[in-house]
Amino acid sequence: MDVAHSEVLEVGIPVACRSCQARHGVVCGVLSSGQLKDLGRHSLRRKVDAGCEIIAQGSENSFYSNIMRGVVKLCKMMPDGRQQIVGLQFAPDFVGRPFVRESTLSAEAATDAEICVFPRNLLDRMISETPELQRSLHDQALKELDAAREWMLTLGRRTAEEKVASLLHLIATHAEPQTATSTAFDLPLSRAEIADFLGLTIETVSRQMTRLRKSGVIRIENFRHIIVPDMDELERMISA
Amino acid sequence: MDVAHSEVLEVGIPVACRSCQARHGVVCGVLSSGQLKDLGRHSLRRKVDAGCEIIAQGSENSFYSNIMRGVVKLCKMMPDGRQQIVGLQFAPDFVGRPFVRESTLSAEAATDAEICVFPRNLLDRMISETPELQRSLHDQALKELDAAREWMLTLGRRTAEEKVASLLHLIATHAEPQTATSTAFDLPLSRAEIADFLGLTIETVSRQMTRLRKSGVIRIENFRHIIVPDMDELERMISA
DNA sequence: CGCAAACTTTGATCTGGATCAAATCGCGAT
DNA sequence: ATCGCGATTTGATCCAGATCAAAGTTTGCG
Repeated sequence: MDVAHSEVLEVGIPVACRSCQARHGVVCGVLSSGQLKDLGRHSLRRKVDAGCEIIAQGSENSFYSNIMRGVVKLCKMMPDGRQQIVGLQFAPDFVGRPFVRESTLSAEAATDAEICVFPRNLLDRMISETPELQRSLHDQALKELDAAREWMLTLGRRTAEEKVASLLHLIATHAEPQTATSTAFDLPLSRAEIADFLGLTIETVSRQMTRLRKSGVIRIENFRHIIVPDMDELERMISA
Repeated sequence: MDVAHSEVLEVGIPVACRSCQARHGVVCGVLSSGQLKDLGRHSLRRKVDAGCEIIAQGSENSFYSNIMRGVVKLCKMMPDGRQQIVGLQFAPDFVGRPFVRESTLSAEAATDAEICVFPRNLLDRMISETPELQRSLHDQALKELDAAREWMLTLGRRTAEEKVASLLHLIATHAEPQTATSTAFDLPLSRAEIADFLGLTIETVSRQMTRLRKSGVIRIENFRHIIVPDMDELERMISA
């Protein structure tokens, strides 16, 4: 667990990286073993509790992270306190905004999480030296852009019920344990956070959840645990 | 106007490119003169009328374009006809989705426009050969991502009046003719399109526009022409 | 010129989701 | 156990924005 001094194995991969969730992710998956060693030497694993802020909106962007475990939410806050979640990131996503000094959003652990933090300067240098890395990050940015635009459709044009169904579908799609026809997962978000993601209030979220439960589309255990007996049924509710 | 055969000038720049709006844009601004010549040889200027579809949602992504003049809207459509505009692009932006075969959105000229179309294969090859181009497109993607997330906040958390003010601010910010304290511009969008961008109905858009007019924040001439006497006033309405 | 079609505004009414207000649940601390 | 507190659900009411309906306004065309 405590592998601060990174030792080089036969293949030249730091031990801390060997079993890492993000080892084959957007960043580390395309680095040479030398670069990985270099990055490993300057990076720090960190456990963060749910609710812990990783990047503050308006702060200087001085480091980046990889998510090794858990879910991170990206939030935008208005001066009067209104809040909107603008993205969710799952292991092994990369978190950070290259090429810009100040962050326009905050990143906060939605669940207990583990992240691997490394200095901005180092990665920026590697990006400029490694076309593969540039390409990989470009690719993630485009995927996030697609996701953001998909969510714009949800925010602008779907009803409350469709919004909640869309969120459940998003989570189900990005959480792991799945069987052929039935899916179960733990919600990484509280009702308040779901509301902030969907542009609704907690009460409306709660009502729509019980509506979906009563109509048999989902089962709910202990508030956070969701079972989707028939995924197609859930998809039909989204009508897209 | 008709420069199909691209001749090489002393500096090696195709004549068609010399006075092009997009000459120093995201793509062409970072190409070598040899590459520019190559791209010029395989590209085609095209005039498109307002309303003309440039890319169809679900179609294969077989070419890209640069916007030389005019405004292009990016739309998402649901099977039942509900529609959401998920982005506006202005000259000299690049239009297209690298690295993916099928388009998840449609691109349509919002105003009469001129675009420069070139084959996907050629640019994809140049991207892989030219780190500067990769970087430039990565940068545009990240800017679009920031814009999309900003708009998510608008869609999810702002009131109808704030939404309309946000749109006017966005247009004012991206249209050119400005003086120090007063700004005037033509709306590139109809009321129906504004509604599809803001997740509202035409009637609500119209009412909020007259509200802003009556409160003196804007003046409206001929439906499309907007004058903002005091930009700070408009910004205050957005409360961000 | 005059008329049709498309776009925009304005008015009247309705409703989905917000707001206000209690219960109820689950869980950690005493 | 049971107390207390935050999270969630449920209920009653309200209201911003949708929907339904009608008038303008502009533009192009015979």
